[in-house]
Amino acid sequence: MRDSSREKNKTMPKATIDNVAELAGVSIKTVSRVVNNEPNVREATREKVNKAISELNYRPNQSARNLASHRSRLIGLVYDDPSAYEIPSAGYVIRMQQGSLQACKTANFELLIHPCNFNNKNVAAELKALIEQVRPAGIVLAAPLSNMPKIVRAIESTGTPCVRLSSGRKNGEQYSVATNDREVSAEMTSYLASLGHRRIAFIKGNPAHKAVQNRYPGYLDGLEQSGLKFSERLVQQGDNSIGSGEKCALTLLNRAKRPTAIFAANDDMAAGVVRVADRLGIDVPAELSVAGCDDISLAQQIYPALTTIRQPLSRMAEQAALALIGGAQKRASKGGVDVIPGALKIRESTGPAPKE
Amino acid sequence: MRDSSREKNKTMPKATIDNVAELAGVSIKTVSRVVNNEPNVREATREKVNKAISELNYRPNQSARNLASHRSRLIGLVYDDPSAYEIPSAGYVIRMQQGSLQACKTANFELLIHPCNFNNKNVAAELKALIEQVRPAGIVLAAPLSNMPKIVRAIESTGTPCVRLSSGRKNGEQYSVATNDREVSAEMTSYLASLGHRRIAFIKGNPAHKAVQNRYPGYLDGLEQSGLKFSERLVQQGDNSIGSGEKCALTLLNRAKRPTAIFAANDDMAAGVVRVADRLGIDVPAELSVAGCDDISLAQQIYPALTTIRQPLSRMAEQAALALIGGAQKRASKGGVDVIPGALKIRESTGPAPKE
DNA sequence: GTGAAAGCGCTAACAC
DNA sequence: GTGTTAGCGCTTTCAC
Repeated sequence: MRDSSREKNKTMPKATIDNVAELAGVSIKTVSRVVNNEPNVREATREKVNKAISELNYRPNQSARNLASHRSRLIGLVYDDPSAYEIPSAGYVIRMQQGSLQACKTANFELLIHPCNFNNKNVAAELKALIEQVRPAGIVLAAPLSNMPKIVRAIESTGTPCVRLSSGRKNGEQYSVATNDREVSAEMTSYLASLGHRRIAFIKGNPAHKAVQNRYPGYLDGLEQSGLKFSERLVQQGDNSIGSGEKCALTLLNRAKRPTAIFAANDDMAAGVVRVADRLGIDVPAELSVAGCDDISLAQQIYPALTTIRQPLSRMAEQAALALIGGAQKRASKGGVDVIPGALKIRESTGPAPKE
Repeated sequence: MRDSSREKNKTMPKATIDNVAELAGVSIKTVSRVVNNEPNVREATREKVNKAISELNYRPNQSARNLASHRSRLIGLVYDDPSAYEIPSAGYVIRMQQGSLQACKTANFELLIHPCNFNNKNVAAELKALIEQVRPAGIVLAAPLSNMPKIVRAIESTGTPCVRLSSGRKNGEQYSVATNDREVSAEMTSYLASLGHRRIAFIKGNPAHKAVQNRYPGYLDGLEQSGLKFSERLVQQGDNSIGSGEKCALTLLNRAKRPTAIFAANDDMAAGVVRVADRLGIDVPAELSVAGCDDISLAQQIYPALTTIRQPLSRMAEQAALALIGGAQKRASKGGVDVIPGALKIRESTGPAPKE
């Protein structure tokens, strides 16, 4: 037992606020003020306290803070469980996590992840239980859960702030973060038109997925903006799968007057289009331009690399978490939608329209 | 103000243990016993309490429990931050998360994710801070962090249980979960030999990545088990990147007596090999068999789909989290290594050796 | 089997 | 600016 034992912070019993107060010669309330960056502390006092804090290697006990303040430094990221279906959505999930983590990092919050199956009858109850037990400072709620009123209401009923990630707009009363899916889909369509394409086909996504819903109207907007006229024969209904993309492409490409560009509501279907074109001996992009949506990792991996629309998922999640953290600290923030624009990723699968 | 207000649990103030005790006509200690599944409660009492609990929709406040018991129902998953490099490791991370989540789910624990950059000087301090603030029940520590003594010691010093995910064995004193990388690499080599291959080349991975370290010895084991003799000319040093795989493949395949099979220490390098073979007009698998390691998503997406070794990452993480949860509940568990075997994934990139 | 009392380490409300 | 006094909602210890 050496008595410089304080230097060895190995097994030193954790310091409490009382120890710090004692060592600094102030009350615990003052220590609390310093730790929480509250005003009304003389600079000299603040320094004394800080010195004691670092000397004792003091770290506030979160559980105690939570209990006393009814708040925590935890953000919950709640999303639909992709593993229930397939792995490809990994990129999706990871990007949301990255954004949320980024926000947490700078604010010294931690991130809890809670995937859940949106088909499950008990999700609402499950989420309520999660919230009431963990009492996170806020919930970042991803699509499609963010579009389910029952879920949103369940979370609201706990009083825990919740920011929804949603691709549409007008999402109820609370603050939410969205992207401009429709506008950017129009932009993609106009881009294809600007390459000289006149017959631009569209493959619609699974109608059950709201995220995909705004892309078709965007396509229509784009046609209009480019002075192109709409033709029903250029629109096919897919279901978001590669297979459905193939099927639609087959229909579209076997016609006498086939489209010179195909814009699919997601990357998987676009990949299906590329695959069929390859099989049919139609060169992409020389004879056919193909564009997708989402910028999943597959988009870069296939040949030719897919022109697509990058969802700013990471930035959306970051924005959402930041709002929660800010709100948790300022106890404010309400209503409105922040729109974070998506971006066209022009790659190899699109090019000038072929000469007739 | 209706007085059946209890049924509407909408904005009902959260019930506390006192409310439950009162309604059940017992002391809070008894409620606590029931909630924690402790013995020494008469069945009738237990039922009374449970009835009160569900009637009041009572949920124990985790913060209060944590504070009083110095334990939490949170597991921390700590891994190297892939976003610092590139996205492909998404599959890796997701699988670890899935395993950990699986374990948490059944035990009603929640998962905290904390990626951190292992190059960062302050990781150790960062993790200590995380632990001391959040006080998770345990930490699942992924490679390569799990192989860094400094990190492991930092976590240990907090007294928080930690299970390491590691591809090697003999990993210090504490309990850890590993896979049989070496054995299964030998198995892959033997499998190639069983297809009639005599010149089986190996591309070594980045020596800095311990996870990849055991594969070369495994290759050697496999050669020996198959009665094949080792040749230095069949071994190349890569660095885990696709590019390095291409470079090594070029060297290997431009020789007069080229190998009929190439086994790469990871999938990216194997993908590089496939790419070069394609460029050189060498048919895979008719003229050249290619095998990788890890079963990243790319492995299934390239053509031909890659034969590889699937790391049981998800099951490893699940096992680790389960051990932590069990330990947290029984306050025990120490030492040893659990080995969860990897599995050969035979796909299209390997086939019978060509006739000479 | 059950209960009473004493904290866990902090923040909140208010006094000084 | 700073300190005092009460809790937050539970678990623990120990008495019964």
